[in-house]
Amino acid sequence: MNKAQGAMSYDELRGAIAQRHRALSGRLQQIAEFVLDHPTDVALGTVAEVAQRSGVPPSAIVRFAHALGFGGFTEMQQVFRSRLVAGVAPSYKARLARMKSEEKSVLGRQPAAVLSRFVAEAQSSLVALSQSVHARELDAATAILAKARDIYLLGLGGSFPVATHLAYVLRKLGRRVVLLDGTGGSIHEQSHAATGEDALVAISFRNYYPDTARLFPELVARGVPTISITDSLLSPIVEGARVVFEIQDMPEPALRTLVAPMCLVQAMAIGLDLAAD
Amino acid sequence: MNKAQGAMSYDELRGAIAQRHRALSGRLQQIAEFVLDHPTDVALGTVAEVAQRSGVPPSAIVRFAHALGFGGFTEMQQVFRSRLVAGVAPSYKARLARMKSEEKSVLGRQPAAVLSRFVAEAQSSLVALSQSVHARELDAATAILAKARDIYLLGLGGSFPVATHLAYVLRKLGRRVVLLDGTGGSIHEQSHAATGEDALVAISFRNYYPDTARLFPELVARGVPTISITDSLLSPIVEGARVVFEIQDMPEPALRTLVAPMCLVQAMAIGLDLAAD
DNA sequence: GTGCGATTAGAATATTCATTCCATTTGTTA
DNA sequence: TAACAAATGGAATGAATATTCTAATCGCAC
Repeated sequence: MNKAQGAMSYDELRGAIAQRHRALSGRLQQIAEFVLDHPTDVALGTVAEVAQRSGVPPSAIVRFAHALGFGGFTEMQQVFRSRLVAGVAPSYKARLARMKSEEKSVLGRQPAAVLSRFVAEAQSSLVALSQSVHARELDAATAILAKARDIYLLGLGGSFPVATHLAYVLRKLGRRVVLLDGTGGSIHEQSHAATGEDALVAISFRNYYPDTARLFPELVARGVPTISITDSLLSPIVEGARVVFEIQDMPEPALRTLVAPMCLVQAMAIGLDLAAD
Repeated sequence: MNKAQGAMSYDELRGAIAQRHRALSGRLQQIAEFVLDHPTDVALGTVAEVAQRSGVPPSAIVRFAHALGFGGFTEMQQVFRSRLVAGVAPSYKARLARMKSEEKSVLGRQPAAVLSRFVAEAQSSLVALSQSVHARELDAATAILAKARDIYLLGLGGSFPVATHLAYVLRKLGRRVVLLDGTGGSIHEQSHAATGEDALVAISFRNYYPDTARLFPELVARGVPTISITDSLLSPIVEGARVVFEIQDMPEPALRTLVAPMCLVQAMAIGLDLAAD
């Protein structure tokens, strides 16, 4: 048995659970994972409720509390409740303090200030995204993808993360995807099999990656229906595209968070899946 | 008796109490004042406790709940508890409610609605990110990266886009980066040269990619200073890490937008660059 | 002051709850 | 394979809880 856990903060409890996790038995590990993921449920629920939601018998919950050094579930629950209580009142205070420290950060150079700057920027880019994308374009895009045999993804350089993410999601949804990444040589060869039966999603922002600009018109000329995600109507992947999503105000390459295009491709993929039923 | 108060928000309840205050009897007015002043006590206490603290008999508390149209104290307490839940996770409740209401409706299946849903979710994940990441962790992370000769990036499966993005930004800033992608065979070989002079950034979310879970402890054991970005303290890349960024409430793999981790790695990279001057 | 309706307090009750206990299963060592 | 220890699930138990009921009290009109 462990030492008594008299008064413990929620964060301390989290640490203690994480530390002992591997030493716990199977059932108890399962409970540990649940309570870390659903602290609110533990704070407000009864033993029976927590047990049901985590898929274990009630007695296991009590044993878990014992294993952590508590006298019982009720005692452990107090710690989870303290988190809720702390969340209401001092949040204002904490938020204000955080704001102040950020303002004071002389140059805005401290990592924390940098983060909040990117968060703020990402927020506004999301707002811009939802305003600039219209239902008609999304419908057209999902229609193209729905008819495609294979979906080719072209996004190199700074856009590569967006392409890989779209590839991942589409594959999870059971679509056939060819990610043009140039591994092992030419992306020309990777895209050689693309036809009008397939579809292409091209993603490119300034400065437009040369290979993208070169390959895109080839595929378009071969009759592959194309969806483009870019930051300007003058970009090299606009001409010939069936659908163009223009995401404006993309910061310079090293500073862009890719938040907006990530969201957009996600919505395209899920929208495609939901519409397919 | 008053009309039934089915589902009521805390603010609505406050308004209702204030409005009826003068129409209530003496004892009930006393209780009304107490509950408005001590909503947390009502949310977490028992009837007996609330009764004692407000200086009335328990039955009066129940009568008060009845007078407000609730079936009993327990029912009224739910409203006070909702306030606590809302306080700790500002957007969580709204997100769930929204998801549920939209999921069934025909509108929710249209691509445009899907997009706005993801945008909303991304927004809330950004708020959660800026609240959960502390300056101390960011400082420690940038310090590790600043001292590193080579920076190794480990992020496979669904986390791969995050790793590629971080690789891109760091390289733009002139850092030496090794992206462990397993191309052409074993990632073991790719990471073979890593030593204590280098650094590792590991990114992994549920379900944790097996190769990540396997490689991570090896690198840690070899003394490579490590920064982990994950969604639970129980994830396989937590133990042994110098710095852990925990990003909570990550949706299931196919639905996550990766917005929060993308922002975080961006801030790490830029913060590193600014601090290096 | 008297009578009547509304209000109240406290005891009684029925329910819900956390906890404990034990038989069974699971995993391990010999 | 056998024997043992650890862990587990579910029923039993006793405590705690919300609610109801009833007798007493209060406020008020007459």
